[in-house]
Amino acid sequence: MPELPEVETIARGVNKRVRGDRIVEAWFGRHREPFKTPAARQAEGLEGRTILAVHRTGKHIVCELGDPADGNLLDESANEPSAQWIVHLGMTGRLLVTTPDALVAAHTHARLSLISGRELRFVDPRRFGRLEYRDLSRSDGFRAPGIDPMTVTAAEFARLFRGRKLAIKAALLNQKLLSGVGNIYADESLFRAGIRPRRQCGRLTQAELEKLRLALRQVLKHAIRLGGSSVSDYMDADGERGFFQLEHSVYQRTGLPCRLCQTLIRRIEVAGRGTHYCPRCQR
DNA sequence: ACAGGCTCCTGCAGGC
DNA sequence: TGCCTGCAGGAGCCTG
Repeated sequence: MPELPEVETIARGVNKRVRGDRIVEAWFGRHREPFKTPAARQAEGLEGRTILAVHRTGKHIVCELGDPADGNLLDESANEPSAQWIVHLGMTGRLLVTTPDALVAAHTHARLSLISGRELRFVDPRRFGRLEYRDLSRSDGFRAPGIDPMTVTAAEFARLFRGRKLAIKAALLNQKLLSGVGNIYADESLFRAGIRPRRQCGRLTQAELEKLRLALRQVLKHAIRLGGSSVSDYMDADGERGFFQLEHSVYQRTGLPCRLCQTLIRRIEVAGRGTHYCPRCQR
């Protein structure tokens, strides 16, 4: 499932391919709309706009769009974004850059035809993903609800968890606190920091919190590096292959020996999520 | 206010 | 072999 490292990788890959391109036509699927903005309004807003840049914010992919009126491709730097297309991949969402004749995958909900002849497609079998269009003359630019875990400072990090009773794992998953951490990297960072997922977050020591902040950043950075190496496979054709080659320490390794101490990895449920940890390495 | 639980949705694994 | 059940989970919404 796409979390921060996957979203970052996809955003970079899409940015590289469609930056400076222009949306000629936008098509949206007819069945029950999983979108935040009605499909017709998205299509109307998107058509004619230049894609200035694509980047990640939290778990969201944000496409910065230029005004159709002065969409001069050579004058790209002069364009200030006047709209945004925001993509949340949910569990199973994919954003693909293809040629128009490429086979249309099942559950393709949006197709943007670009002036270069390419297509930007949104595919999402489980429909947990969300698409949103923002006209920046009418509303503010998109902001993630929480702090980015890649840049959060020690003081900010400590403040997020102070005085709270919920389990640290649940807190890590709360996007209003940190934006971008999902189930995999919550488990992996807690392992690396040596902290049990059920610990009350308000009771963690300053030292533990700092260890967790650094562990989280290391795990995410490492995953981005791996994701980056497989981005072309991912974007170009057969979907996710190569994308899950991450060297998980605990995630979905229930019953397998811990890579550090050989103790068997345990699986419990925290905040309704499958949670994996090493009973010896994590206290 | 805050925390926990339910819900959406489809594909896949496991059991009989 | 084939069908059925249950589980996976991000995040919005509801409830206590």
